[in-house]
Amino acid sequence: MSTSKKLPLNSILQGDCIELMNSLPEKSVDMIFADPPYNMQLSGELRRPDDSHVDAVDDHWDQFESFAVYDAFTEEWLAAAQRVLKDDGTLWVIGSYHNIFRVGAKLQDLGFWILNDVIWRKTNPMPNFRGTRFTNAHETLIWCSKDRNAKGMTFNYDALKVMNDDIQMRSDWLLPICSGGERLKVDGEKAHTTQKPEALLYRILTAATNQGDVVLDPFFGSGTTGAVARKLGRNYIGLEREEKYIKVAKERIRKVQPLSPENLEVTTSKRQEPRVPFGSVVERGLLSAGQVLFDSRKRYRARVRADGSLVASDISGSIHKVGARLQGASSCNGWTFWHFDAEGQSVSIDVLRQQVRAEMN
Amino acid sequence: MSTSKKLPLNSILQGDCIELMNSLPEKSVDMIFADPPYNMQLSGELRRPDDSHVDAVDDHWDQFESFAVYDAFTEEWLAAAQRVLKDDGTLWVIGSYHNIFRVGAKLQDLGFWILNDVIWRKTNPMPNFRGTRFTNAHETLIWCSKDRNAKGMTFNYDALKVMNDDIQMRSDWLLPICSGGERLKVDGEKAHTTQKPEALLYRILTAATNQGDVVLDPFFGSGTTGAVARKLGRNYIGLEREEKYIKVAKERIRKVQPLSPENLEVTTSKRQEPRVPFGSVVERGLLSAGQVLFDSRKRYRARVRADGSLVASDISGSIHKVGARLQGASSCNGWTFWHFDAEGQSVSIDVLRQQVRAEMN
DNA sequence: GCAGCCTGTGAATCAGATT
DNA sequence: CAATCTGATTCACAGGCTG
Repeated sequence: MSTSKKLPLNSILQGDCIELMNSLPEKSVDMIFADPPYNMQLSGELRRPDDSHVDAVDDHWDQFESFAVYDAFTEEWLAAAQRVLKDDGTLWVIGSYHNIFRVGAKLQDLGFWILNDVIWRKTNPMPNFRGTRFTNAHETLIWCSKDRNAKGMTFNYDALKVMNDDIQMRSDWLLPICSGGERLKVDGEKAHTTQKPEALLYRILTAATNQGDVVLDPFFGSGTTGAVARKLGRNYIGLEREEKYIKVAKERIRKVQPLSPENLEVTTSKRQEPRVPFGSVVERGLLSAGQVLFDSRKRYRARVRADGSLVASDISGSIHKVGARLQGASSCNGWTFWHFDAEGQSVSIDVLRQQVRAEMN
Repeated sequence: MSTSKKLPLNSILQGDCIELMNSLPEKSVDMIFADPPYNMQLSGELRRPDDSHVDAVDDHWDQFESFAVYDAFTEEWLAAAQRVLKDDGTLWVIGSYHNIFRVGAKLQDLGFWILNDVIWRKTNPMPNFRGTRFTNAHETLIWCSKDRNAKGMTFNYDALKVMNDDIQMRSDWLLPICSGGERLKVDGEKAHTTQKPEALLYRILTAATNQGDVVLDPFFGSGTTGAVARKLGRNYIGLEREEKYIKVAKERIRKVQPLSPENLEVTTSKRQEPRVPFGSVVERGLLSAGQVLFDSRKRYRARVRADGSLVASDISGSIHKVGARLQGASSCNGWTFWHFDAEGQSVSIDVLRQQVRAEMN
């Protein structure tokens, strides 16, 4: 092994990531963040209800002939990543259901040892326009060590805990997608179809690296990993095939102002009061389908159905909608409007919401 | 194929789930919920799929072999599940990072088509005591159809939207783990180590099945699937190897009070309402040939012809086609687009459709 | 200046029946 | 079986414009 070879710190190498990784000295990087192509298999075009066109990810780099071809590619880059990783280093991979199961299985096969899977919950995902699925509101990250017996991996437990208002950081992270001013544009068009938000990399690098560590990103794209690494005082190595992305990334990273070491303290995340849908009150059995609700003056009555909708004569819908329709109002807060009978007492359904909220904390 | 064979509805069959599934008629169940074992690598020790312990000294049973055996087991039960599933049926599988990537890859290999992956976020997960990882606060579900070209799968989109206060249901679900009174005990000890909460199955069955559907659970355990199926008016078939779990499950399900059919009615989609051709509106004299229609902002006009087609300058065709062509849109819902004049009021032609539908009942 | 309205958009495996 | 036709369908933000 030639660890004497100098690492190309804080630069972007152009070319095939597998060849490039194999040209780097083995056991030389502290962490790898990889955002490989997802191999989405889209068929037709998709339009929003207003007939506008959805700009899908149809880049040539996301096209693979078959699962077999994708798997072979995955195995190659993972093996190269394993070689270049220090024994106490870790690998992060992000993906969606299109590819993440294949990537996860393959990295287990190669001997990587999964430490956590982490869910990035998007605050503002693209909705499902045709009403045929659940909103695809998350992506999955896998965090793993080089092998089962690896020791000494960096995990800044306390920094993460502080970041999370002194509560142990969970495996589900709520973060917005990359939009607004952060989204890089070239001639008014997005510079990269799948630019990741800096907040995501901020949390990953804070959790799993230390100042001065070397972070390798084999699918560098628009350079989010490099930008955040520079900001946080980590060294990056970016690998990228496409000239146009490298150009964008270089300019982007150049503009980043590194934080001074004493300012590398973390910002606290805002915690939002969780919204409680009425359906979850029914789902959890706090009220059951068939039960009758009424308003405080008992002028209106409605029956609860299994899906959390209410029925009153020929009207059905959510607690809010039915409350509004019965009163002839344009809106209604169903939580305070509706009551149920508890041993002869009329009780607002809002107490059930508080009960659910209590369970959520 | 012997579809004449009677299904053992609402019962638990004891034995190996693969053999039992293969003994059932093919294409006979509407939905499968599977919570397969993932006991092979917990706490760092290796276990076979039958839960027997591997002594690392005499058994040259390495990690690779462990995965290979688990994969073979996974492939077998998934293939059996695919056979017994109706063409428009769906499969749900739940797992953690220990097994879900292997299961997901294998089901893709078998041709299942993923519709969503869904994250069960736990309100009250077990904290990570050693502080070396993120709190493992979620499990992953995969929802898939039998193959890529499957059609007609049940998804009660509107019911789930109501359940979620009129906002489309997302792929991340926040639900408590099974505890308290719901947790089954035998002699003061947990009856089953991985008993799933009823709220989870409630949401799954509400989303992906209809009343009277047949739900198969090949890893029945303490019978959560059966209990919720009975409550929601679905038929269940449970497969389970262990006598002790069957006993617990039977007693549990016996106590469940099924909801009455009227409370099980759920918010339905407009797509399920009978189709009314525009021609029949004209035919019945609700509109007459020669009448003029216009859009809500009165930018476009068209004339009704005797056959129910519209004419606008040089364009003619259905209400949808003419609406689309006039706007330069790729499609248009003519029912909501066009209006007619009723005593000075602009009225949507959709009210005429509703009138026809009412007459049809 | 500000509140309110309108427009644009994001890693998407996004229909089903009839001819 | 393929092409055609009917007609159902969106949430959270950011940014710009209007009154």
